[in-house]
Amino acid sequence: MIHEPDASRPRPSDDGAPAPVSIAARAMAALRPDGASYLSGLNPEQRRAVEATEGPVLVLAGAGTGKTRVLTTRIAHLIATGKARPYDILSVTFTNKAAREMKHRIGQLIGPAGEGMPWLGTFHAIGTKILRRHAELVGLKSDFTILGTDDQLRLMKQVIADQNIDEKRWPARSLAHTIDGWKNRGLGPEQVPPGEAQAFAFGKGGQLYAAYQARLATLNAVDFGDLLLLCLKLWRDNPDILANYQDRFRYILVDEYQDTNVAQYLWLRLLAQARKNVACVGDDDQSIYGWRGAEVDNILRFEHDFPGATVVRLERNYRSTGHILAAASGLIARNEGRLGKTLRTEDAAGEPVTVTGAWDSEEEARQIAESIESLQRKGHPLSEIAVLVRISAQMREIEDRFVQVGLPYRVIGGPRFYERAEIRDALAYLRVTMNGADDLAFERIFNTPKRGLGDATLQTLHAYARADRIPLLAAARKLIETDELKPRARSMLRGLVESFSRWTRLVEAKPHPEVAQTILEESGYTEMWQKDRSADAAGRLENLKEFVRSMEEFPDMAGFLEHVSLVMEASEAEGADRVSLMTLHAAKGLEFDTVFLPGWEDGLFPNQRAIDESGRAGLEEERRLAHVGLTRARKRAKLSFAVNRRIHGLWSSTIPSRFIDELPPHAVDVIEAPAHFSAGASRFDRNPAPFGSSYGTPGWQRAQANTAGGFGSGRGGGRSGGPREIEGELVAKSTATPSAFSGGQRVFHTKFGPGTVAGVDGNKLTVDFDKAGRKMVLDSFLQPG
DNA sequence: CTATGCAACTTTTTT
DNA sequence: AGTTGCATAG
Repeated sequence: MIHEPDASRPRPSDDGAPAPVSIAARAMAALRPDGASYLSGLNPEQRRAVEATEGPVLVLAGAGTGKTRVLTTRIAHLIATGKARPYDILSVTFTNKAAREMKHRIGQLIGPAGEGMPWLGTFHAIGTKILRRHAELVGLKSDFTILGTDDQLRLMKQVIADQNIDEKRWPARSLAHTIDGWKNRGLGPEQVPPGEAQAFAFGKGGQLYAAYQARLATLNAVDFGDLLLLCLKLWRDNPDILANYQDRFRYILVDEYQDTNVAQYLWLRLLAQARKNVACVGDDDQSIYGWRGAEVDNILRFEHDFPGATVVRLERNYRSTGHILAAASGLIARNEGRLGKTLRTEDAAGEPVTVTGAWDSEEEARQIAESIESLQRKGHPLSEIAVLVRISAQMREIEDRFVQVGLPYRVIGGPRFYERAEIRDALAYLRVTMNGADDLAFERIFNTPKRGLGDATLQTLHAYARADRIPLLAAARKLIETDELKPRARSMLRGLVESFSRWTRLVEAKPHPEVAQTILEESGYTEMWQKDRSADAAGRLENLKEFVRSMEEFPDMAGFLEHVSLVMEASEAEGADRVSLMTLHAAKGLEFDTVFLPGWEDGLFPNQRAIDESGRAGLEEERRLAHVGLTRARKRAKLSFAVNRRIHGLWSSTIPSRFIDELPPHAVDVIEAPAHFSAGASRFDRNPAPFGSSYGTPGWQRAQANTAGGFGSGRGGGRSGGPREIEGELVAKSTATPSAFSGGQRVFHTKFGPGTVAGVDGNKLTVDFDKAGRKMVLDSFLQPG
């Protein structure tokens, strides 16, 4: 989990450049600054980006143009030429994964010399490091705790309750969001514009923010946002310290610059101000995190902020075929407000991007599964196939289908390991053991597993703690000596308090994984899950095992806890050949031979909510998301849409995504799936407007001309012979056999329920459903009712 | 204090 | 639809 990414995982390799040379050659290169071999594999633009070491540099690196390679080579170059030693370079990324990948690749380039780069890491990891050194100056102790989202929320609830605000009208979640927003913009409680501070609960927003920060300080804790915000405060209040860091970081490199928020931007600008040796690498066309505070403006404004900046465009793509690139470029060209890049490749055009329609999302899932099986039969490894969805809700149906036909798959993303309840609980036990003053952790496991301690006991505890200004655990210790509690609660609480004392002593005596194991067993926590009959209990126990095992990689318990909140990740089963299933957001930075992109329907993708909330900016971000999706594919990109989809449990008709119409026709093949809406009366005839524009595209006309195509519906891939036969059979069936139903007849549809047949056209019926309204359905989905 | 049932809520996700 | 949080009854 905390070690290297496993080899089976799709490699986030961002470049298609030549393979690394031998170790010896690399070592030699590190010794010879001139004509260094690490430079020889670069194309001219890449080389320019690497060699422009002095002054501000902006590298606009399109998808698949060797972004990471430029970054790592640049670091190697700085070190090899003697311009900087590893610890002179500040190199920031957004994710731990990216940081790890960079470390790994620098190691490959220059050997162990690069391994000791102390200032390579995420914004938050580096922020933490800096804050621990100067904690007192921002009102903390250097062993401050970093709160995760759920602790943050619990604290927020307390703050809201303290102010006598109805938490139902003003949910903690929403306050957390508001405060996060301020922090993302680099605003401390005093800096929030007065107008905005009125935002929450009758103008109490600013007040609540201040109260929340005060609570954090009392707990000697920070949240993620503080890791950056407090650095800013530190530097602003202590110019000498800022000057020290400005001097220390001779060269600054930033990955994924398009994802920086205002706080990160200010953070960087403060550091870069003196030397101005700052190189930012990013792609405005891949900015997809605007909704969580990322400012595309940061990248668009770079030349303005750093006058005289060198701008290098990397446009030579080493990943995708011509057609895929053409589709992606054509699409993204519709966006305004971009710096403008045109990806090009020297590779062949390859297969056109395909667009397939399906009757409903279930059929879409079936088509994808069949298509994958067909690729599999041709020897295509499953690990090189990905299905990228817009929202995670789309995954369920696809998973269902995969399970049915026995396609091995894995979901990437989802709840992070350290966010899982059982891990948070286990961590809470350890936190209290190590630090009896960690009230949030104590409160979390106070009655987990159930030990008959409820709200009443907790309130009494809180009262005690507040009166004496002591932590909850200490308050509990006093409380059990009084007779304020009922005997039952008192003895349970005594048991818990004594356990913690025992466990704390154990830490000195035994290796930390063993201590953790003991705590989980003696507390009854393991037992709680063993008794649990629910489906995921086994998985949770498994996670707990993994949790204990992972501790071995740290020198001691304290070291483990220190890093865990920032760095912990889910462990993946290794080695297996599986299809990857994930959201488009999770796919950034990955690449696959074949990429399926289902759900290209207006409302879903582009997502209606994104448009409602952010208007044209929202639409453009959706378009960038589409661009990211397409550019994940090396050889094949397969788009699809469904004409009917269940949204929030209700079936609704959908229309193909406007993005489909925006694709350049010459790069796209439209594959008309089964005969549902190809011939005769279809719902499009009655309602042609939404889809109308597509009729004009050559691809669509081609599709109409040959009702041929892809992947039949029906069978779970049992039939051999490939798509064509299945499809032929289907077409024959659908045109030849007259329908067994007639007008007025009562029927039952598996999805729409009971209804009355209103019209018949071959095997296609118009049915007035009792609940779902008038729909056009295939008779094969109907039973006489 | 716990178990049960009902209501509300559903974009995307890192640290 | 499906979960998840909350209120009520036990």
